[in-house]
Amino acid sequence: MPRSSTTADIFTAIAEPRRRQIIGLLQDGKDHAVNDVVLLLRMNQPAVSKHLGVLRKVGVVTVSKRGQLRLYRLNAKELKPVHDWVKAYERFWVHHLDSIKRRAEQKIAQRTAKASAQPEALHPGRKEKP
Amino acid sequence: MPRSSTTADIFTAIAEPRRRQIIGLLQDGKDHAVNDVVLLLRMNQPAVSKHLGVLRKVGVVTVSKRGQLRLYRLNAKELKPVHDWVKAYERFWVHHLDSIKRRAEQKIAQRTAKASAQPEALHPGRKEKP
DNA sequence: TTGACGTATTCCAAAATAGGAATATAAAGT
DNA sequence: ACTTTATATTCCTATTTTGGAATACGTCAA
Repeated sequence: MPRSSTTADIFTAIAEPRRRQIIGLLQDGKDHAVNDVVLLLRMNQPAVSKHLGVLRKVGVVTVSKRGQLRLYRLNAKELKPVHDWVKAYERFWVHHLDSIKRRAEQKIAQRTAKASAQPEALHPGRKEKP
Repeated sequence: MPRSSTTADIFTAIAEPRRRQIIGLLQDGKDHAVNDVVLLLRMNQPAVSKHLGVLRKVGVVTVSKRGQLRLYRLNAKELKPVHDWVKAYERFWVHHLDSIKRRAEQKIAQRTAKASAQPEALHPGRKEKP
């Protein structure tokens, strides 16, 4: 089998760098005609139309007609599944400053309070089932 | 041309549902032998090896050898670019309660202050070169 | 050594992609 | 009616992708 039908999935839709570029262009939340994208991203028009078609199919952009123009607008909430998915891994690189600060303050407080007490938080062993 | 060489890009790597499944399996941060994945996800072994190969190429998993086993471990910080990218759109669905309340209060304040201002945002015409 | 086990790789086929060029559609201007 | 402008679609092709089957590789155990 080939790659699972990509046009129906937001993850595959944003896998294309140029589509991410287009999405980035629509960040302002305003309407943009196809030609705006063509000029700003220096892509040729059919390519832009096709990419916008993919983005429209997955719902991450919407279209409205004004005369001969097709005005595309970002529907960013369709990106939420991606955000939700990747958020589950945030903890692997985000070191919560609060916690660090809190622990630092704790240490300082301990040190100043009884300036000779044994530091009991210096062996950060895994406290699995305490 | 087909999709630009995908195997070198984290966005394309996670475009595959099964690869996201595998990543999800490695969320615990522990080592997992290939066969673990095979059994837990009910995929056949070559498929798992291939997907793990892709994930390894983009660096989102690392391998270590123990005997005949290949132990794979998540290297989640490689997902940070995805998080950073999609985070820019968070504001479209996260309604910070503070801000909403603040703006609502502002509006109410304005309305009560001069209760007859004309709404100037109701004709969203293209303001090209105003 | 032989065999069992765990994993990677190769070969194949089916499906899908993105780009380019050309063309079609459609609305607006003259 | 004709032309220009804006956009979508079609046709074509090179390339990629995934799954499946078979096979190769590497390691451990008799």
